[in-house]
Amino acid sequence: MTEFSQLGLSPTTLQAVIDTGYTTATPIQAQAIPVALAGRDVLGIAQTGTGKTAAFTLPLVERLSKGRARARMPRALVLAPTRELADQVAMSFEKYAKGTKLSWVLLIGGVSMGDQVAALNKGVDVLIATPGRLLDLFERGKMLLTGVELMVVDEADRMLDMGFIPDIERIFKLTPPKRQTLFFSATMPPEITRLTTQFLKDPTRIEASRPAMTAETITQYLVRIPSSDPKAKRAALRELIGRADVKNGIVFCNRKSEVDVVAKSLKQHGFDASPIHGDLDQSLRTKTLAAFRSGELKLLVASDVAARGLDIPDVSHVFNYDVSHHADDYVHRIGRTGRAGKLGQAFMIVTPADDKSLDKVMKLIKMNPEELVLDLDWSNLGGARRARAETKAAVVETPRSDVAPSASEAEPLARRTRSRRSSKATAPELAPAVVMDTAPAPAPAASEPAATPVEAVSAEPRLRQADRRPGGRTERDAPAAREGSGFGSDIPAFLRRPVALKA
DNA sequence: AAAAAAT
Repeated sequence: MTEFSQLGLSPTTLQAVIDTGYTTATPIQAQAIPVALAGRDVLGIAQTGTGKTAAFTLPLVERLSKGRARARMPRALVLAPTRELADQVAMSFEKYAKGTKLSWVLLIGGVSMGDQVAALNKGVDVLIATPGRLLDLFERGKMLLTGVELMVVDEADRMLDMGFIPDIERIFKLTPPKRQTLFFSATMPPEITRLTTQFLKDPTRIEASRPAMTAETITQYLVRIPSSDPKAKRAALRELIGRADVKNGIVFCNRKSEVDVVAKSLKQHGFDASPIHGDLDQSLRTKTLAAFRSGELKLLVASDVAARGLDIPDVSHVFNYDVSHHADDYVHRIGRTGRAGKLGQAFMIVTPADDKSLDKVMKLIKMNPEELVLDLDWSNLGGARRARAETKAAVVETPRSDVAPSASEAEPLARRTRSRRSSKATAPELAPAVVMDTAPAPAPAASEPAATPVEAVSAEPRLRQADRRPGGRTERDAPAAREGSGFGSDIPAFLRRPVALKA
């Protein structure tokens, strides 16, 4: 355990840290801060949730606190892949630089340039930017980057995904070679390695253990539904939200259009939900995220713009309305919950069309999430598609005499679906299954069919490979969490009565 | 199959 007081920070900076309530540094902070303070380059292999932002913000504040900004000659530059992440860095800066005279400006697209230009003209120490707006302003001659002493690249691998590498390369070349560089990436694909060998000088490589990937703090559930019809998916989603004790949650969709539709539908059904994605006006994005952060908004319906990096300390649930096409996105999505030592639950709605994506996710997380089966009446939820799904289900199905002895073609699909086992389960036998309470969900005013009892089929939860998370544990992380079934003290109410099932 | 980011 390293205390912040041991890291060589000045009293002013240390006080700012103490004021935020932190005393113990995370591993990446403990390792990176002294190196960065010594003026050396840092190559940090770390994901969000490791305390990465403070790991570069604190040395930045410290190293810049002596000296002053000149007009259009910023002294430091922080690059982030999305506007929201840049804003998050700015918030961190606001906290840690408050005892100093340092100034900073957020340079992101989607907002007017006026204030940004005014700040640059006046002279600002730190630019916190997304690459597009930074280069735009640069090309307009609004600043020079020759005075940059320190440059931070955050979430480099995501920048790669987004096609930003040429921009980053260009920005590197606009800054003086003698600058200090703090470079962070969750993974090190070849392109990123190339960039670091080209632009970092003898960097100290620091690897933070992966944060809660499929961690002990996140309980994952999988919900198979027989239809890919959006109506069925939305009904399933409402059912889940209604039954889980959601304090606040993020619903992830794969498409922006789907985000809009789902958010609208949830609202119509009386849920407190708002959409966020890249096609929405930036002021709305900012407002929505702020409302979610403050607890004012309960459900954030999001595209993958919110999948990575967003640090909202207390998200109780993540719902994957769609299975991510890229498995690592799934990991990032569920990583929005179970943060800061809290427990979280992640649900994934899986339709027959999602087999391939699900495969990839399961391979990556190396575990089988608990499988829940919603006993909704699918007959009104999918029309023609339902017929197809039913045929398919009938083929895959393994009848189980102990549960559904009379399973037959004549029975409603929902009933037979119960006996389906997790197709990817490598578990030789299924652990005791769990049947949900028969109490119906608090049904919001809805036109779509009311819920019928819900049942869960549970595969042995295998969470032991989970990495340990840094940081303390709090309320939601009850010690009882990993006893018995592996659920926390917050076992979903619908997951209680155990019933033995055989594979 | 998509999303993100400059306009």
